[in-house]
Amino acid sequence: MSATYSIIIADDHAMFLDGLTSILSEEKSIKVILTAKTGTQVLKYLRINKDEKIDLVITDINMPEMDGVALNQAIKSEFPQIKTLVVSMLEEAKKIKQLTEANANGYISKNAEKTELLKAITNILEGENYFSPRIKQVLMEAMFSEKSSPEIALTKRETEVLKLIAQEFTTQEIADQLFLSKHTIESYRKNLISKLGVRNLAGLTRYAVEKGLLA
Amino acid sequence: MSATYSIIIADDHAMFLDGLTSILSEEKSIKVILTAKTGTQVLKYLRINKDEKIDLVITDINMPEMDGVALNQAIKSEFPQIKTLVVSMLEEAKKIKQLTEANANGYISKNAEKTELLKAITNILEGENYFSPRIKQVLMEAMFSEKSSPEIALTKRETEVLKLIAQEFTTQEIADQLFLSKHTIESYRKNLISKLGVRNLAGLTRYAVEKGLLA
DNA sequence: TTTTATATCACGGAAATCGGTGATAAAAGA
DNA sequence: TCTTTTATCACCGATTTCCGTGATATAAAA
Repeated sequence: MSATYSIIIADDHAMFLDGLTSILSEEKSIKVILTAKTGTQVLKYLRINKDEKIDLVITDINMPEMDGVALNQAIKSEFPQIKTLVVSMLEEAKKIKQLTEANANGYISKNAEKTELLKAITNILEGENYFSPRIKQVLMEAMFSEKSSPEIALTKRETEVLKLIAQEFTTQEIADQLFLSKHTIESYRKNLISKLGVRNLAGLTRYAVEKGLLA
Repeated sequence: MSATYSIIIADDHAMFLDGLTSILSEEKSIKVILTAKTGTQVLKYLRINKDEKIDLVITDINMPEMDGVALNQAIKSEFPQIKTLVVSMLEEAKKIKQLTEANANGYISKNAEKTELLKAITNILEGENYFSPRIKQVLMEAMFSEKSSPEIALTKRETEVLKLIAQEFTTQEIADQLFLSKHTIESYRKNLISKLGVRNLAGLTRYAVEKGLLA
């Protein structure tokens, strides 16, 4: 790297933010312009300082208000010249896929070493993309196993019923709560079982928990 | 701070480790002696270098091999003069309680600002303990709601059966797998339901998922 | 050693779930 | 407009769960 690059960092964990800033402050060619805890803060800054040349935005995925995926999409549509690097603890195939589709320029894990971080930044600033081997692997696996999980879409009612089922209510109780016939709830239960490819109440409950329907 | 303090940092996320090290390297009075990704590495080092004066161990909770709680217990029993500071993303009351019981000298969140981190370290090195306000609050809440969760202890068999139940196996199938009578499994199922204070299979499954029995 | 906890097995009946196979009306989408 | 999806309701039989009330033997703890 010869020129000086201006970058922005977004992460809702202050200590990580400070740490990352501290690491990058050791690099003479990098100047950290802004650190933010949410995606909206970053966007706000970019919109106000339209004339400032920002080279790279480093962002986490999990953030309040606007997460990393949304931030990426916004940046790429409003400021397509700005590069983005995602640094996250998550290795969920879905998120990674969303980010590649949003044209993020790189993705590394928070498990990555400092050297890999710098390598990723350097590559991206020089115009290449950088996805760590681990992330590439996750993406590959997701591609091949995609057929097995074709994004099951539940209707509002189905979701509502599933939630109650997972909360230990019986069919009759759910019927009473929703002012529906017991038979209707039974139908939903059966549909849910076949739709979600599970065997019984346990499977339904696990699905509900995993999808965060009970939080 | 006047003297120079020697500290060790343990966290399985390399980037956080680097970041923290970088932050602390700015402090002249602090010397980072070792960074490690597991508790066992730290213990190994301490045992080999018994004569070296280590003032503080900063540790995460979630780490492979030996987690922060176990590390704390080990340090406090083998090297009681070494202070410990836990820096974690977790705010689980149970973990925090375990750590206070293990005589950890401080606990702050990874959401904490750099200033709070330094304040915590300073306080601890000067002989005081430091628990962030947020953590204190979580602890308080845990105290008052303690009665509701009096640490249910499951036996090996119960855990085994619960796991299978939550994995959608029927009573008969579990009996076959474990070479037990169907009646035996029914007994376990009933015991589990009353022991865990749930109503049915859904409750059992949720408990299993929340306790991480299925991972 | 006495008590308690654990692991195992048994019966019976009520209640709930599971699986299949329907129907109807309204809403949404093509 | 025609088709598909969604939401609702119904019957039936088999299976499973749920609940109570037991027993026995062994291991652990007091």
